[in-house]
Amino acid sequence: MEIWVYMQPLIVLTGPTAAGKTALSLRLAQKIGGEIISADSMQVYRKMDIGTAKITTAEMKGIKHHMLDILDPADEFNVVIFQKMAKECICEISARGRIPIIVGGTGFYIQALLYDINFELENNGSSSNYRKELNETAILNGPEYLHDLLKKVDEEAANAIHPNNKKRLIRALEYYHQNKKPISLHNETEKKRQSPYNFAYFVLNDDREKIYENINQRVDKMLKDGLIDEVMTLKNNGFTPAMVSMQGLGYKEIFAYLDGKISFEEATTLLKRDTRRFAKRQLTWFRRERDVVWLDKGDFAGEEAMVEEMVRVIKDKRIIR
RNA sequence: GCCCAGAUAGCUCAGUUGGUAGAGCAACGGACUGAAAAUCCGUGUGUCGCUGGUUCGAUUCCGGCUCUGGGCA
Repeated sequence: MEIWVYMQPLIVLTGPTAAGKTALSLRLAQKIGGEIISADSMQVYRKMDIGTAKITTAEMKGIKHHMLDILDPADEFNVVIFQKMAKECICEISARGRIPIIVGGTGFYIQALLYDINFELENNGSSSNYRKELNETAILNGPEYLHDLLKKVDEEAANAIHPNNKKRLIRALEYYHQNKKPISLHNETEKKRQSPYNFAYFVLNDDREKIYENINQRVDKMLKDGLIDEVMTLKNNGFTPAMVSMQGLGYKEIFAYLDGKISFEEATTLLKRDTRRFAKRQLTWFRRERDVVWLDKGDFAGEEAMVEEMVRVIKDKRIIR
């Protein structure tokens, strides 16, 4: 006797920045009747188009896109919000009989969604005060102090987090503060989760040199297309470098230039370098993810061949017929 | 043609009174579970231009050659 557990189909297409995800995703969506859910921590913001390399409505070719332009640059956004909203998109798309395709470069978001990681929202109090407090004590006493604090309540997490990593120390302490149990325990159980989806996880990759070349060219194009004006407008509208949205690549560097902290040349060099490093970090993340199907551009004659391979894998996994 | 300077990491250069070498930038590897385009950690990746000589031993000293700057004709 066969037991059938229905699992919602889900396709993931990711890869380092500037590898060509957007173009490929359109073809795939066309081929399998899909809709695209963006998994990108910056493209959710309105008025941030050039610097995030956001797809334009014309380029969408009628394919429905979700999770783009849904927030104001002053709004808060994080994995948990992403996870919740993206889940709703999946349900909605599936209900319409279409295939949800997650496309974007934010690996952490993809993981949270794909494995339905539980971030323990039961005790969700306003934690910003506690965070602020920790931030201030860190400034006063140095990050070592936070590390010692964490050691007292969660030695395992303290061992895993470097004393200099203030952000993660604060989160670990905050977690303990909210849930009265160590985050290390929580992480361990969440790590073992199985995905509730019937999924295929594709990582588009290319020679490192080519990716870097694309990045350099893309940055030059962004500048030509008016990145400076875009950031200037944001600045004039009262958005500040302290906002999460303004810490995105392209925004933080140009902001520094507009504030007279660095020269234009320095800004472009930094932006290119930071973007290259970002691509490298993305690859590090994807390398350790389980169940990924790597698509190396060099192994295919062209985009059409890649789409064919993706469809083959998708059918093979019985995600679609 | 002659004279001078240089040739060392991917780049710019430092250095070794002879015991196979660093520094900045770039690069590479890794971590990550409510900021993730964020945050943090780790790593020199090199026939010291080529070729002879002296020497126990040469990237270092000497000769020749090649190349690159600059100068003189």
